[in-house]
This record gives sequence, C-alpha cells and structure tokens, in this order.
Amino acid sequence: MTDAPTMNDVARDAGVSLKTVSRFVNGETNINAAMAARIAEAIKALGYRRNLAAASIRPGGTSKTLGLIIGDLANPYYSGLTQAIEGYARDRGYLVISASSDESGAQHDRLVDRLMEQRTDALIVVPPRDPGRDWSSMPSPTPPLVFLDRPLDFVGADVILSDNSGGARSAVAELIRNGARRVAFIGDALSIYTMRERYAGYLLALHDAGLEVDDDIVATNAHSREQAASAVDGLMLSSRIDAVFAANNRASVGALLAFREHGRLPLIGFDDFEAAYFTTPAVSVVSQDISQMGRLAAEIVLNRLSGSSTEATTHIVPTTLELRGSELP
Amino acid sequence: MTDAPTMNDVARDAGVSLKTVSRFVNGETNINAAMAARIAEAIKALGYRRNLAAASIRPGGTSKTLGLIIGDLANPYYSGLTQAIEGYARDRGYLVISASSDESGAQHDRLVDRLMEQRTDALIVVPPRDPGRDWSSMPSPTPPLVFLDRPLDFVGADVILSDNSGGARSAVAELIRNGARRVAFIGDALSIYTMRERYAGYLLALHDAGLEVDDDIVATNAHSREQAASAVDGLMLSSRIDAVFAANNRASVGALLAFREHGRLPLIGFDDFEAAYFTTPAVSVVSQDISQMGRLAAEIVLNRLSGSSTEATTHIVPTTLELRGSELP
DNA sequence: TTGTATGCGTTATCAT
DNA sequence: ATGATAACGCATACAA
Repeated sequence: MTDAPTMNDVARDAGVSLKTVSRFVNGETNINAAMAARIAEAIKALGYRRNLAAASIRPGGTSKTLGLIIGDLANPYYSGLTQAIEGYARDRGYLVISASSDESGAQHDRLVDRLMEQRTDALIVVPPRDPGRDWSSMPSPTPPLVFLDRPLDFVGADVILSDNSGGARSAVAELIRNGARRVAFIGDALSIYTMRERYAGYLLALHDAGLEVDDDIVATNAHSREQAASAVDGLMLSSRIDAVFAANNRASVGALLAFREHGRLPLIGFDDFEAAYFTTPAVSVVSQDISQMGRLAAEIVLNRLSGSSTEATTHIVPTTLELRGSELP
Repeated sequence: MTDAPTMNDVARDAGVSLKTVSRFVNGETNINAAMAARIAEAIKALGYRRNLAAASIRPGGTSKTLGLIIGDLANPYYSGLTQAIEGYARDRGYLVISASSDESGAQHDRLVDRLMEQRTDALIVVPPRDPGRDWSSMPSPTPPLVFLDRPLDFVGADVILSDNSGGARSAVAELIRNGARRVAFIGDALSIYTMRERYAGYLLALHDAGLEVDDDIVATNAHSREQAASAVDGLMLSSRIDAVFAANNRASVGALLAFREHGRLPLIGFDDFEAAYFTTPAVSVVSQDISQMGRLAAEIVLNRLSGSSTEATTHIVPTTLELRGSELP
C-alpha cells in the first residue's frame, strides 16, 4: 500500500508550484486556465485528496468538525438529537464526532479531553446524570460550548432545555380537567434535573387546581419499567389514585404493564415513544421537540464559529401535548 | 481568546527541550523524575493539551478516528449499529465520525470524499439504497473498508450481513408449521438487497413445505406503513391468506393496523421493534443481532489497522426467531 | 537521559 | 498570475 499523493506530487506532475495547486484546490480565482486544466488532470490522474487534518493545524485553521457527547445512542431521545445536529452540520460542511458517556461522569470527562485533543471546532454536551468534573476547572481557551437537555453553570456556554416543567404542568392540568383529583406521579429520582422540573410542573398543576399534594401517590423510585409497573400496581390496588402522570418513557411503559392487570386509568406520559400508537386507547404524551433542540444546538455553535459573539443564553424549547385518548377516564 | 498552548510553551515553561516534553506526554519511561515533575507542573499550569490532529499528519501517524456512513440515525436499526461500533471503538481509543446518507447516492459519495479527506483511519459503510458512485473507481490507497448490511463488490473490503434469507425462511416455516398454507409476503421493492434475500427465504420455506407460490399474495409495494396496511387489508378482505410474513418493520406495523379492522391472522415480522411488546398477542419477529454486527465491523477494521492482513471475507450474522404469540392462529 | 535538527501536508507571506 | 520560503504542532533520527 503506497502512500497517498500530496500537493507536492500534484505540483510536480502538473509542472507548477505547490502554492498554485493550493490555490486551485481552495477554489481561488486568480489562476491561469491552462494551468488549472493541467492541475485538474494531475489531481485526477494521481487520485489526490486534500488532507484536512494537515490543513487544520495551520494558524486559524479549523477541523470542520463538531464534538458531541450524549448519554447513549440506543436511546431514541439521544439518537434524535444526534440526527438533528448531524444533519444541520452536514449541510454546512461540518462533520460530527459523537460519543456516548453512558451517563458516567468519568467517561464523560475522558471524552471531553479526547475531543479537545482532537481539536473539534465546538462541543455540544449532554451532561451525564452522574456528574463529571467541574467545568469551571477547564483550561482556556474553550471552544464554543453548548449544554443540551440539562443546565450547567459555565460562563460563555449556551444552554438548551425542553420546557420540562411547563409540559408536565399542562399534562397534569389536562388530567385534572377530565375529572381526576388524585393524579399519581410516577418517575425517577428527583436528583435528576429533568425529574425535578417535571415534578415542579406537577406541583404547579395541582396548585392551579387547588388540589393538595399527597406524597403517598408520588413515586420517584421508578428506575426501570418493572419498578414503574409495580409502583402503579400498588397505587391501583389501594385504589388511591384516579389518574397517572408518567414522568418519562419507562414510567409510561410501566403504567401500561400495570394496566394490563388492573384495567386502565387516565394516563399521560412525558416524552413520546413508538409503542404509544399501538395501545387502545393510544397513549397521550408530552412531546419534546427533539429535532428543534438539536438543530438549535448546531446553529448556535456554528454561529459562534462564524464570529457571532452574542451573550450566552438559555433556550427553553416548548413541548407539545399530544392527546390521543389515554387522558380520558 | 488566546491561542492554545503547545508543547513548545510547555518546554519553555519547564525549562526543558521540546523532545523531553514529547516523551513525557507519550508516556515514555526514560525520563528524569525531577524533569517529569516540572513538566507535569507546566502542563497543568498552562492547561496544555495534545494536538492529535498535528500528531496525525506525521508519517505513520493515525487519526484514531473511524468513519461511519449509515442511512439515517433516526432509524433504530442504524442507531443500534452506530452505538455498537462507537462503544467498541471508544474502548480502544478510537472516536467515530458518523454521518447519514439519507439513502442518497450523491450524499453518500460526498460523505465518502469528506471522510477520506479527513483521513479517518478506516471506513465502515452502509451502502445507500440509491446506489452511489462505483467503488472500483476509488483512487488508492483505500483505508480498511467494511460494507455493512448490504454487499458491494470491492476488492479488499470485508462485508457483514444479517442472515436475511435464513431468518425469513425460519419465520415462514414457523407459520406453516402452525397450520398456515397461504402466507402473504408483505414487503418493499425487490430491488432492495435485503428484500430480495428475505423473499428468497420466503420462497425456500414454501418450497420446503411443498407449497406453491402465489404471486397474488406477494406485495412488494409496501413502502410505507399505510401501503402495507392497505395491502394486508385487501388480501384479508378477499380472504385469500391465512398468515402474514412482514418483511420489515413498516410492514409489521401496517399489518397490525389492518388487523385492527379485520381481526388478526398469524403474523411474524422481520426486524424487532419496540411496539412489538405492547400488542396482544405480542408480535413475533426475526430479530437481527445488531450489536454483534456493529461490534464485528469495528473489530474487523481495528484488527486490520493493527496489521492483520487476512483475506477479506463476507460474514453472515445469524438471526433469532423470537416467538411471542402472534405466530399462532 | 536529554537535546538538535528535520519533516509531515498544508496555507500565508512576500516577492517576482 | 505565479513561486520560493516559512510556519503550524508534533515526533523521529541521530547526536551528545
């Protein structure tokens, strides 16, 4: 396997200077037509390709690459974000290096280091649940940085969030409007940012309706669908609830499993999922605008890369309440 | 924003030579303890990070980066592959640049060019449905190359496929074993490689059972779930079928939609999907070992990168028949 | 054990 | 319009 041809090879083959080839390759105009033809021919003959890595180390050079750290690509929420980011970036000449932290802080930190060493032009990061090293200890200069899905304090970083609280509030309000008075909250630990927000929305909706909060019908230990199912199970058996707000996908699925045994209750889940369409009635959900969030993240970093230096801001992306039937008694 | 510190800065700060810093950074052992300490200190003080891009352009240098082209990350099949590849690569110090062709040949070709210019150490490619430029016209040298999910002729490239034919055959055989005599084939165009293979498996199973092929109960125009639904619909109305083999996800979902109207028939689908668990009975499927395929792809290219020069081969990854109830009358 | 000099492929400067 | 030369950040040969 011989080595890849370089600009020098092209220059020699075309009988011109290195710089002229560089000009040609970079699409500069001031270049003799005859020479251009010779160069084009040599490029084709040799199968020459630019070496972007080499170009990127020059002063002012860029890798035309974005770094992305998410939790886990197998999760449709993250793969949706990744797809949106990659699509937006690709249309503008950027490639995306995406890596999964598996929600581990240590792995997240390793990936941050690695991406910085790779000199990606910007970083889009979903902070892991298990928190990583403090960003304030990051050596400067930091490339444009966006936190996605969960906020973190770091001067100069933009933040993009779903309207977790507002979405939960509207869902619970809808359940109440349909007659529910004792709405169960089924979710994960409140140490998780999104859970805190959704729980806050739940509380707001209860307050709006003048209902009291009953801690006994709030489950924050539903880490798996099975745990969610048994939580709903227990609450239904003691018949102390008349509706369910499932604060994430796993909770929604758990509720569905419990319903198989005990019949259904009005239900709204947070975050859409494919199976939601295939139950009877179909499951109503608070739908997050994933592609908007991803697009926005990519847009922000690319804008910063092209010089925009507006102040870093927190963007709250609205959610949509998708009513499909399961919210009714 | 000041520039990032370089090895030179560290060397000056620590009062040692460039080379010594290089040694330290690369973890070489023969280095005075006192110097090592000074260097470590300088690195921390300056917030120095290696520039992997710069290191990679050196002779024999590598980018520690894999290029991956898939159809579309929003598809769980592709995001599963990507996750498996990224995980395997990450554990071995490699990052993955993944990009979606959206099944467009032109976009696929652009991405190939771009990734080659980026000098990723290897390429893993799912050839787009809409075929791209001929690989035999690729200028050498080509990095290690693996075709995933669909075969393509290119000397030196490994190929990884699911056992599409065998999986379909076992599914249809199971339907027949449960009493079906007229099994509908619901799928997409046979111009698609995987469809051809699955159809071949369907034919084999019929042949094994001594059943005749009836083109009237073979639908190869189910490009969407709606089209699949109406195909099943029509066949059920004329009651010319007694079971359904759905050759992909969309076909399975379409069949489920049709069943809502007309009651169910025995059904097995190709490729697993989340909603399959939430119907009654749950949908039986031919499950592809996606993570095995991804892992294998990464393993092959990394092996080649570390010098293995075994002959390029085609790997057929077995499928599993997951029986959940829907295969029964 | 440490340092000097050189080169990787590219682009920028500055001259012609 | 074109070209010689230097520089980017790093790692290797080769000395010392």
